[in-house]
Amino acid sequence: MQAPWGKRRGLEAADGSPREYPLVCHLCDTAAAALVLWEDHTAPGVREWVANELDMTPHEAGRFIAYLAGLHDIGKTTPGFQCQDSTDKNSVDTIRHEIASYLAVPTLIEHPEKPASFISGIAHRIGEILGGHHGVFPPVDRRTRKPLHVPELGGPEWDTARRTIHTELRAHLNPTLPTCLPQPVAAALTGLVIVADWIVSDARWILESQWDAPIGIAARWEHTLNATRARVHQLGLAHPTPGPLDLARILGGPNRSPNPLQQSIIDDFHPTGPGLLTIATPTGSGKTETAWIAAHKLATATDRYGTLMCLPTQATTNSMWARTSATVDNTVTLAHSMAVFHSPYRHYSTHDPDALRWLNGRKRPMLSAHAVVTIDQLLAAGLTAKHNMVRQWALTGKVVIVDEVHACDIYMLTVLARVLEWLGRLGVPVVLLSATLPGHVSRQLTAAYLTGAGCSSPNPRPVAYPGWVWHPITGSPVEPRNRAQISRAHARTARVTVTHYTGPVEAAAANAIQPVAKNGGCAAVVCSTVDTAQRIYIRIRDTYPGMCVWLLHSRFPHAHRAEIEADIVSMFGPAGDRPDGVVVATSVIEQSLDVDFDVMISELAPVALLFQRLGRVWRHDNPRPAWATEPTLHILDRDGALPYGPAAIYRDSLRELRATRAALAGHGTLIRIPEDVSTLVQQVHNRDLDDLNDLQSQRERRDAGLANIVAIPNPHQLGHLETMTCPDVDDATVAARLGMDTIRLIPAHIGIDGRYYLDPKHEIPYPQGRPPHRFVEAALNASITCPAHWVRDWPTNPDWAGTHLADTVLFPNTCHDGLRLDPELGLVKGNQ
DNA sequence: AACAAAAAAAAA
Ligand SMILES: [Fe+3]
Ligand SMILES: [Fe+3]
Repeated sequence: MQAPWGKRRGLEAADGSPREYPLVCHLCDTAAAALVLWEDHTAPGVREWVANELDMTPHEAGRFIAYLAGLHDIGKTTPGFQCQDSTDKNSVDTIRHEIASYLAVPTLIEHPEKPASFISGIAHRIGEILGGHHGVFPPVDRRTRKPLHVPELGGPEWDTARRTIHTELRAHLNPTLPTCLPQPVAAALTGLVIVADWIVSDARWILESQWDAPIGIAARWEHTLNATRARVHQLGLAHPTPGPLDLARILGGPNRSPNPLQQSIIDDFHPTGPGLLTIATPTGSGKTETAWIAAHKLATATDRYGTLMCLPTQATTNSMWARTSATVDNTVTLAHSMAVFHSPYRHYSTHDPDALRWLNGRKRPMLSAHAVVTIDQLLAAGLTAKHNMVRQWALTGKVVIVDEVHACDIYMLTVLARVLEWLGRLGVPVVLLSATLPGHVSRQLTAAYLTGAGCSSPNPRPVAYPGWVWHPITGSPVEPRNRAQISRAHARTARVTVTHYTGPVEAAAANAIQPVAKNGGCAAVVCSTVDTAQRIYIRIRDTYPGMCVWLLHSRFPHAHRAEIEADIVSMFGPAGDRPDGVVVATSVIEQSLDVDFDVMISELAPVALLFQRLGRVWRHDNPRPAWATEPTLHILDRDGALPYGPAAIYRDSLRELRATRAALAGHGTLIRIPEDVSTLVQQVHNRDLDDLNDLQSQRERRDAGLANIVAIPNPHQLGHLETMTCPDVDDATVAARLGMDTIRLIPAHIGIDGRYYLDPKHEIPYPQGRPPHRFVEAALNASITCPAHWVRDWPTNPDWAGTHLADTVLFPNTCHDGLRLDPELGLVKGNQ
């Protein structure tokens, strides 16, 4: 039989005629790449951890992993694959080649263990790893006959051909087969094999580096090892070498001294291995720097020197990326769906184009030792989505930092808890950052990590606010000795009052900002719904004609919203000129804007959110108008039934909404920060999920249940690897977040020539065919996001499939079907 | 009187 071929795509000769790259060459390349990844990409702590799990030395483990990778495409040695374009195509049975690898390998490798059946034992698990090399684990083959007799694998001559390759590989690598191979380790190693395969499947690299190398494994090994090592380093995949903690750089200057929180991490936090550190602190307390200091200690303690920073929004992720890349010498990737449109990152990517072009590919950014990502990227590792094992592998060599944990809803928390179980199991240290965290959430996440790490009866200690708690995987929790000092650093008092209004909320809001209208100063009015914000804005604008009023919500064109936010920060941010006026906004205001108002008016909301908002009152050290004697938040509420807007928005948290009312009434208007914040948040939000059976609890259990359906199994309850990935479910249905779907509207102004234009002046025409990057960027900047069910059956542009404009709809003349884009109000529904 | 904000769905 002729030597089987392995690759053809992209390898055609200059005249276009097909050329074949021998299978044994591709397998040798992959084996070498895996060995290089093991040596240079894998964190030393991970090498040791894997070796322990496999009960081998790290050196043996590396050989074994190279051997695994060297077998991944052995299933291409089948009649169906090798003869796929011959004339008698229909006479041979075909089978996907990764399935063929899964079926053939367990027998091929001659593992000394004698399992009861094909599907039990280490050999089968090794088969599953190889069968999973396209990102989905193979369905377990429960047929009773011997796999050797599966007709798709071909007759004895095919078996011989596979044995020939296997013998050559084994003779060269001389691998030791493991006697234990736990499922979570197998899943992570599958990720490593996949990355090796990706690296050596680049057609240009094959042609430039490998095409003329000798065919035999032994003969080409040295060359290939050197070539793949160069490639791994070129792609930015080398693991960083540890360095000393550069405190001055982290704190932003040699003269900066750490604050009490940071000092307590320096003094009292001494990890000796993996564990979970939970830090609960107000924003603006230097928690990022605190996390970096802690991460450095954790990296040293676990010999894993990568970092992964996860945040809830693209905007905060972008700014965290800027800070991180300025603080870290190594490459830092940015990962979210719109990262390619973040121009500082595009520019940064041109500094090291070889590495970043590769790392910025789909599912790859987290493979960089340092990455800043939306939390969705992390959660995707815990969903039964294709290639989740690549993400799991990417997590192993890092300290994982999750910021703003308090922003997660029940669904996300459930997935996060599952990811934490896995991180515990994989020995990955984790830092959670949060504002006040309800006790039951803190306990749930800690218990998840500890049980994942193998603690049978964890006794988690909830984090005190402000402060931190460290749960090592063995031993008892550790807290800072100087918590009083940390607390004192944030001490202040504030006033939270409740105004009961009758009649329209616009009137109540207009009334509440009277001092600003009369005597100057600045106020923010935070509304529950966009519609309310628009109405209140109009009312205030018309009631006080001389006063400045700004409107901010999420239903402006993307670039317009960015402009408004920039304006507001330039006025009320750290170095703002603080003009007199009122900002009317929705909850966008509490997202990431570092702004400071003299007073704030807010519709009713759960108390944790109210405190987020209160954080924007008297935030910086600014002069105040005479009428503003203390930081104050006025809450607008009705007597009796909950007001319409808040009841609609927080319909799944009505219990917290009512509890907030009661708690504020019981507490009185004086708030001592931080202790009252902690007390009230716990009073309103802390509970156990199962102790009630009202509608809200049922919904919460439903959401948690939905999360458990799309999440991967608990690492300790994992049977066959097939349950890790759902072959029939596409990535869109396995989502990291639940909730109303949103959609982007792209302005489509119709010109006299009948063509579409992005802008009302008809200067930017829609391009023919596939849109260039510049147009896509302009269209996204002009796009307006709204609930998807508002625009059922709106026109779409088929030319945009496969670009970032896929799944958008056209907004004819920005006035269509009851929706209208108002230059002042943003997207308006109905006839306002 | 029908609803904030937030993210995301292509590899060898
Ligand atoms: Fe393959
Ligand atoms: Fe391959």
